[in-house]
Amino acid sequence: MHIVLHNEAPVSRPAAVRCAQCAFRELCLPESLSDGEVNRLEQLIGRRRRVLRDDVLFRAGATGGMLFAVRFGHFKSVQRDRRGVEHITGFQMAGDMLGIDSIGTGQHASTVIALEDSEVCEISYEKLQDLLAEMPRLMAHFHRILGREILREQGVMGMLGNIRADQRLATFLLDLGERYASRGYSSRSFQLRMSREDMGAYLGLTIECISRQLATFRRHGWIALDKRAIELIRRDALVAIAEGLQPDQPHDARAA
Amino acid sequence: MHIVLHNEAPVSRPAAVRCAQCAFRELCLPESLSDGEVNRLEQLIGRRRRVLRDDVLFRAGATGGMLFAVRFGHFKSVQRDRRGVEHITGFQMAGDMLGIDSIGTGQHASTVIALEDSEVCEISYEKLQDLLAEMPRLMAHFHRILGREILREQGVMGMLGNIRADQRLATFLLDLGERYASRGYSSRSFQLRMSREDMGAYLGLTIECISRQLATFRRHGWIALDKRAIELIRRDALVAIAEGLQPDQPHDARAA
DNA sequence: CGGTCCCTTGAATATCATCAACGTAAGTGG
DNA sequence: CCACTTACGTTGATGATATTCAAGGGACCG
Repeated sequence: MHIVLHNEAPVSRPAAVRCAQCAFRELCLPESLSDGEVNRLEQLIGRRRRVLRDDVLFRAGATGGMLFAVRFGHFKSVQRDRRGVEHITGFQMAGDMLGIDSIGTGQHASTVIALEDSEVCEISYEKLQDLLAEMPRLMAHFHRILGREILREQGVMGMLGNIRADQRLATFLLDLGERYASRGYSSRSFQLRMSREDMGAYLGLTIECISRQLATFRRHGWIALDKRAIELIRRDALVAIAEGLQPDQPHDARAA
Repeated sequence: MHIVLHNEAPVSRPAAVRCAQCAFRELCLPESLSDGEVNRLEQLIGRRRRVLRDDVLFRAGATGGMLFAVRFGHFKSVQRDRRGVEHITGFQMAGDMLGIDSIGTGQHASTVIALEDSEVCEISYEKLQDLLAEMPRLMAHFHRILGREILREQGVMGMLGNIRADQRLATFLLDLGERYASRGYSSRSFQLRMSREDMGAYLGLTIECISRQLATFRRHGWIALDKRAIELIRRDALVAIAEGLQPDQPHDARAA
């Protein structure tokens, strides 16, 4: 029962494929829905939407009400503070949900931009509500999605709170790996879909700092890096760094 | 229609008072519920629960499933990372909801501790679900609460991301003031219910840094401070600091 | 009175941001 | 194919900023 997927951008699937056959079904649908229930949900799902690299899926301040499930590709969610500095609140990949930040206010709080050519399913929150009322398991699942998002953000808050640049970066890389693993990709070797600048805007660091930390990781042999292709060679070391167990130098840096 | 409340800990209200008369109704209930609907919700609400200062309302890892609405008092939500460092994910006051971080997993993600003698209403998420399915407006309201929490955490992430200690602290103080204002208290003058250490654990700063920044704010006359009583004297200056418009010295610090 | 908790302040250090220069790869147009 | 440009990334030098370590003050309590 292993999902076999390629790490490269999947080829476009025929439009006739629907939720029941979708490779990401377990990510965006509750496992416990009957076929009939899945059918009803499918009728709510609007068109697929292709989003090209650097295109905006929706913009902060725009009227919300639409939810999106990522079918393939990668996105970043960007918020701009008062003085124009951009912060990235998250990176989304296949199976992740977009647009839930508009539920409270009816307006999107962040601008979502595709990091590569991508595709999403579109669903109206208003119509979804009716279905949630009829299908308790779907409602519970929807709440789990919202709860997961709250937990994810709490984790990011903890990461940004206190720790050094190397810890943030190690945490970020390990987290990315785990997310790929849960989608059937390799957790050890993958492409960084975002620029160094994006990583910095997410981790609260400058681009130079990101670059230096990556260089340090590579110098120690924790990772291999070629442009945006990364391999986590020594996960144990990254975990140790992430936990702050080591200042920076494990054995050679000062002795050299 | 102004809510008049004291900034000191309110006296205990008789147990017979229910949601319909609750001073915080508009915070925890949708405005649009009929009396009958409010009645049905009230029947779900379990006992009130008093929580004394420093007592634990619930602990990270404990089985979730219970939601809490703060009636009066203040709480902090604490998460402990791998190496034992505590991060505070939020401070909750009257009308705020606690326990929603257990919705996704069934387990609480944070430990919630009372900062002073407090009281909460208790409601079972499982029972609430049944009602949500029957009452669309209640469901929409519940989603708004979850959405607000997501937005709040995004704001904190932005704050922790990039900015200097003085900006974080100014943002924090202004936010506290706004929250009191929305509850009918003064936004200008209030008690800090948490220790300097707690503020640091929330803002990602050390206790010494908090102390120094507060001293700087006071030296410049932005705030008045006596132990935990604070007055925001020059809100405009704090806003400017929060937005990063000034490095630190407005007119006198270097000239002196 | 002695002790604890919370807070403040000072001095030294570590860490990250900033400024600046340079490198590399991809694309454009001749 | 070769300048030229642009976007992205790397590296070094310097300085700002927060942490760490250390000491002490003040309130509260037994």
